[in-house]
Amino acid sequence: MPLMKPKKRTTIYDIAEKLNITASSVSRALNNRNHVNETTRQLIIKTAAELNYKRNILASNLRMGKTKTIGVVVPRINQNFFSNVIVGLEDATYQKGYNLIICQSNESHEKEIQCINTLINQHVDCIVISVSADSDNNYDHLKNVIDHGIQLIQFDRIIDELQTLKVINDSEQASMEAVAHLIEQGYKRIALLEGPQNLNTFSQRKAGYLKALKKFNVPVERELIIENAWTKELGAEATRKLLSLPVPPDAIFASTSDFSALGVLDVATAMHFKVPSKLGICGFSNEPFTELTSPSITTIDQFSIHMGRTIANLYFQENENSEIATTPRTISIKPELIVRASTSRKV
Amino acid sequence: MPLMKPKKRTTIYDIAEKLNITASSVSRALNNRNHVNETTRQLIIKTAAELNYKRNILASNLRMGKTKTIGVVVPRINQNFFSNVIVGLEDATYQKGYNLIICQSNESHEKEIQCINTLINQHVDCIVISVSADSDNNYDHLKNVIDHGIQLIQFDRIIDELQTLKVINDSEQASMEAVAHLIEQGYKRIALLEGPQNLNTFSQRKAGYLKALKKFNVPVERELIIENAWTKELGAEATRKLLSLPVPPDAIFASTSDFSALGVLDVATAMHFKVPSKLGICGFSNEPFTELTSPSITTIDQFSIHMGRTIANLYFQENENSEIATTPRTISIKPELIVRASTSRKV
DNA sequence: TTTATAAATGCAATCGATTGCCGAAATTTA
DNA sequence: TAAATTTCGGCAATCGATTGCATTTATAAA
Repeated sequence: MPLMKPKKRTTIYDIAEKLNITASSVSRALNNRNHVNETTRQLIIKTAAELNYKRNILASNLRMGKTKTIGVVVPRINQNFFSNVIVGLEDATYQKGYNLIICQSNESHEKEIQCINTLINQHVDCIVISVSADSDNNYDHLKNVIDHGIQLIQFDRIIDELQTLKVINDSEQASMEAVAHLIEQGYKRIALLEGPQNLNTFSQRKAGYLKALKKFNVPVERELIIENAWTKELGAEATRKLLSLPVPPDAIFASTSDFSALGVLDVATAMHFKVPSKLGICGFSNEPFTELTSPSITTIDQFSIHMGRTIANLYFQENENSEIATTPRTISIKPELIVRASTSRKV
Repeated sequence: MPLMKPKKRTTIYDIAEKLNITASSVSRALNNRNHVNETTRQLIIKTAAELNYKRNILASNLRMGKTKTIGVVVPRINQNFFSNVIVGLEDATYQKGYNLIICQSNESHEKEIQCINTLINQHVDCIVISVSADSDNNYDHLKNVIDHGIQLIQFDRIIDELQTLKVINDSEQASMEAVAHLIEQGYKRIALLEGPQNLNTFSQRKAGYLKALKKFNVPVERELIIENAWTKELGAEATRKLLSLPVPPDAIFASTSDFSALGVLDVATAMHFKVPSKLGICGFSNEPFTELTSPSITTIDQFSIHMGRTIANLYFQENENSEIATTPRTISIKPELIVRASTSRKV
């Protein structure tokens, strides 16, 4: 195979030379600026097409200080919720000619800071982030984004006190509905698997749980609330503990994730707690597998793709004037309870 | 909230001015070029740190014509296999200071071309692609990548005749093992759900199927091979047809995906074909849900994260000298058969 | 001490696109 | 016909970093 020498790309100077004019005019014509005669403009556009001209984005970026690029930082790219948000983002931004740079923090605060710095260095126009669980209560890196004049949009897991654009789920409301549903199905002792309370998403889910209990006058029992039962394994472990109580719960709301709900189901099956008759199970996120287990698992859909699109549109709305938005604004998306077999004991 | 004015970033000129030297020296010092006195270099580095200097990547990119960015084009970002490949890619490239721009073709040839053009315009250093199913047998856009001096790496779904770097699974071997396993389990009439044969991945899987039958002297039966049974729905439809045959198959190899295997399982259950005793089922990809169904589904793991890392490393190896690699080279990763309940009838 | 050599630094062009400012040409108004 | 506007396009600087070439300075050899 012959050694490839990349073909030289056409520049505005090439066009200018061919037409015996200057590069300024070419630039103005191609950018629909005024100060160019309509006839000349048409000629320039035609010639540009003939020479297969493509604007050199690197040069343009340098001059303009903008890159039409959005940086995304998520804990894990391959987690269903996040990859779907990215799908929505990609879909909406691609149409506007924007590109996405994707980073994952792996739930590490350290890596998150590194990602942010990389994106700042890349001069992205906007950073979209869902913060890592491990956060240290230190948000200097996010403030830094704002200080650099880069639009910051938080989603799902957000830092409340930072004044930024935000797109979240109304997790509290969703959780309340889920627990209310359990109560309506006749479950009396409902346990909660909670996540790290420093994350808004998890504290809201707990709040919804408490609110529902209060509404239906169900007493809150300390021993039914299990901290940090986040993964399938931790969910299983928690369930083993719960089902061994003198008076075990008759329902478990795995507010952390569908994965922990899966752990619950495994242990319940192993310990012969029939689901849903003897134990109700509700997860969170509507992972695809939840409709495949037996019984299928009741869960909460977060409209992740839609969330991605919403984030993108929020960016475009707020930055139409090309000034970065400094007035905070929060869009809340209402999740939906998906009732399945694991909580359906009344027919 | 006050209007933010982004702080002006420090440039090499600022450093030069402060030290009464020229920007050239600063640049050389920071890039560890020779021709700089060691004392001066240290001073420059120290001052750069003090002034919180960060190289302007936009300027550097323009000058160097490189961007330390890799473009990725996949059919769907949120498909388990692809999102895991991306995880592996991100992991390996991030460490080297590279960034990833992600695009999805949505299985459309049209969109794929657009994605490629965007990435070429962005002057990415490398494009990593798994082609869309809908391909038109026209690969000008890929040739264009090479013509632009951009390293092209194909993975998983590849165009064989294009001379590029390639990373694939040995699907033929894996399929052969899967079918051999079915035969060993005593299944006699094994049906195949096949995917678009223009994609190497699917044609290889079929080849493996045929090879295994031949090896064990099992006759190939035309009616047991179903074209284009790709999705859960198509898999279900195909199964309905197969199980209604005068002499239905006693095993179905859903070579297209675990999703179609899921469709098979659904229909089998509905039609009271007990799995695995009366019908064996084998999928492809090891989607997380395959171990959650009842019975759990035998499938083939593609080591997707590892594949992502392999792609990245291949790039770094081949481009160490900063020349793009023009000698084709293919790395084949051996997938692994994961035997589960859906095909285990011998104990 | 003088010349040859090497090391350190500066100068200026380059990577392409963009844009403020100015002058020339065309058009309108008086 | 002369003066006042507009319109069109060119000039040159700018965005920062990089680098070949030239120049200066320091060091080694003669």
